Amino acid sequence: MKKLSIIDIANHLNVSKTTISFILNGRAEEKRIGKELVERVQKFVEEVGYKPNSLAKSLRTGKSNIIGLMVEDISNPFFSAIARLIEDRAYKNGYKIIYCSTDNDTLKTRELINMFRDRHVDGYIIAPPQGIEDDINSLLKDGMPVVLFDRHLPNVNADFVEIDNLFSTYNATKHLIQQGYKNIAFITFASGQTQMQARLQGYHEALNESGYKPVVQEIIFNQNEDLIIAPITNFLKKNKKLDAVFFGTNHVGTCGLKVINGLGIKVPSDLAVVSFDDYDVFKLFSPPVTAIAQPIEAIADSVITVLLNKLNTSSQHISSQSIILKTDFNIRESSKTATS
Amino acid sequence: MKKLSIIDIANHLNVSKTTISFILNGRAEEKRIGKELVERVQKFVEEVGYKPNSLAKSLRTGKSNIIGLMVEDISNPFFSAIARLIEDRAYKNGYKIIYCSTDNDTLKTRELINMFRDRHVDGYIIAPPQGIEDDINSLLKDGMPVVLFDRHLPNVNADFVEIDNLFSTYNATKHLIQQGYKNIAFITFASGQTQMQARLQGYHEALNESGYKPVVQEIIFNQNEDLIIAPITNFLKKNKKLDAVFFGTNHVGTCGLKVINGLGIKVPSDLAVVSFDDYDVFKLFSPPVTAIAQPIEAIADSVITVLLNKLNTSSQHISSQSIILKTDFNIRESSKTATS
DNA sequence: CTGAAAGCGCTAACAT
DNA sequence: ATGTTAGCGCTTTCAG
Repeated sequence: MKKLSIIDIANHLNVSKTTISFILNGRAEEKRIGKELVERVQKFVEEVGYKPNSLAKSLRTGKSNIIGLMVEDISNPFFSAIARLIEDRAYKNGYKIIYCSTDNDTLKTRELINMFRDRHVDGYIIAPPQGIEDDINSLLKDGMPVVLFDRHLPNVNADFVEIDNLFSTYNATKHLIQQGYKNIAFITFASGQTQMQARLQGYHEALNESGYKPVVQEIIFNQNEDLIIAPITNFLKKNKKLDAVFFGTNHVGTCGLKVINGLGIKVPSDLAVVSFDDYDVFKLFSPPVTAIAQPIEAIADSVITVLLNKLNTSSQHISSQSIILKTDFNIRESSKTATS
Repeated sequence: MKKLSIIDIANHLNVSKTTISFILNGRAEEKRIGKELVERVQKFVEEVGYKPNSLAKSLRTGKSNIIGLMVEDISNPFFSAIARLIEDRAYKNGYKIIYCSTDNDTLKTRELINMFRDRHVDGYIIAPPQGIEDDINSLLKDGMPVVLFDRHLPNVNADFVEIDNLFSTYNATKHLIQQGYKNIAFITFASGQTQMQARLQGYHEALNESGYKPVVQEIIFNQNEDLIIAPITNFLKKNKKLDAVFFGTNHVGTCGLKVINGLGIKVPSDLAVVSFDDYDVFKLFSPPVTAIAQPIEAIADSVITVLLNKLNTSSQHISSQSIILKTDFNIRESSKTATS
């Protein structure tokens, strides 16, 4: 049973392949093709399980029905959860997903974008690393639908969906202050990305209002967890007068908890804890960790809606939209008042 | 700057496109094409950034350089971790990954396989649901490279890589028994998949040896966590005389811990805990949870190695290989002796 | 209403 | 050593 092509079925039915093509693409009415012929063709196609070769179709039409998804790291629960939701929606709309992890590496990302481009993906969903501005702009210039998420690029006029990072950390820091904590550290990955900068700024603003001194520890990102745990350990050992710590991402937060356990620090009596992102680890830690929960579903939904929208309307609306979503602040035991 | 094709560059250089094609595909030597010409072409190609249209190439050659990856759920840390590692290796070898989550849904998986097939993926990596045997066999019959992982299909003669599930649970159950626990429950997803059956069997065998009575609770899988938590809660409430519980997967384990926290059960004094899979949640729980760690890297490595091997050698070795990997058993506080 | 034919960009026999 | 040419399977003018 070799794969049969449109011409095989055309021959079988003594019709031209053009007609078959029209029928299969739902243009029978438009082309005024006889009802009975249409039915006969559809029945036969069904019967032999003929599927058009999508490669040939793509080559001809220039459309691939593939969406390129570039996340920072698919094994990070934030990104894998989003990927999952995007995947569902995309498949439901007839799109497949090709994905890759950028590791926030500009060169790698550039190569990957070229690969995607080469593969004629119809649209791009990207959590962009810095330095990739020109490549994105070039995509945009060529009319490719692009949606950025989790962060944006200051000099790129692409649609993006983000959360309100600044307010989220501002608010959470305020909470710590209200609980009576005065020496609040912020531990995060060293990054100039918009979302990380905004988080840092929210922390600073809240502290400024109260006149407390900020203590920031930036960690160099590394796949190897030991290289994240080590600097956090050093930091906590050296700053004994801290009474609270704010972790800037789920990854830092998880590593931070390991350090806290390793050092035998009591939470919240020795040290209060708050973390960005909210996953099982934080909920199940003892005591449960106060965390900022990103609205995963809403993010994924917005991203795919915006993209599908651009995909379906070839309208070249110059205006680009940015969607900013709210987070939930889940207060738990780890940040209970210091003075009780 | 419109995309230029091989013919554009052929014209520009006053050479035939065949020659260009040969040069670009590294067959210059073989075809005895002049060194200087080769260099001239390469320089020009580099200069204008020409990239062959891989769609056309695929249509012509029948190869897409895409690997289809089907996991159960990309947002499950086990699968996302594996996906990440496979992705890296694949990209390094010039392959891209198209992925999807099957949800263990046979119909969905069937559609997905057809999609992949339609897209002419070069190879398949699949964590197969039950009922998909015929589809896989059909793939195999058509000479498609297929590697199964995490589980296998009894009536399918495909390569697969798995872990030693039976021994892993046998061993862990033995450990509980040695620690003095006598009423050990096994909570797992209801599933006839080979890996789940093997895990269950390992548990039973260990119990049999000691003459203890097995208590098994099977949960219907559901994306909605509440529907997993509820039956576990009921089960634990109704079986007060249990002194240990064994969770059959990371997902069940995580939900189980939530139940344990919710019910205020003390671990291990009220109830000892062991779980399959080993992630941060288990390490950071108080007390840390004894867990069976799957060798993620080794699994991913084996899978991709086997697949790349099949991809590169068109040899139709009938013999299929099955790789069984060992797990690590990480004993922690949650299963400390009952009689101390 | 239907069919012939021209490509989409590339590869690889088959000339030359 | 290099060029000619025939497709891969499909869509889509343009003629009947």
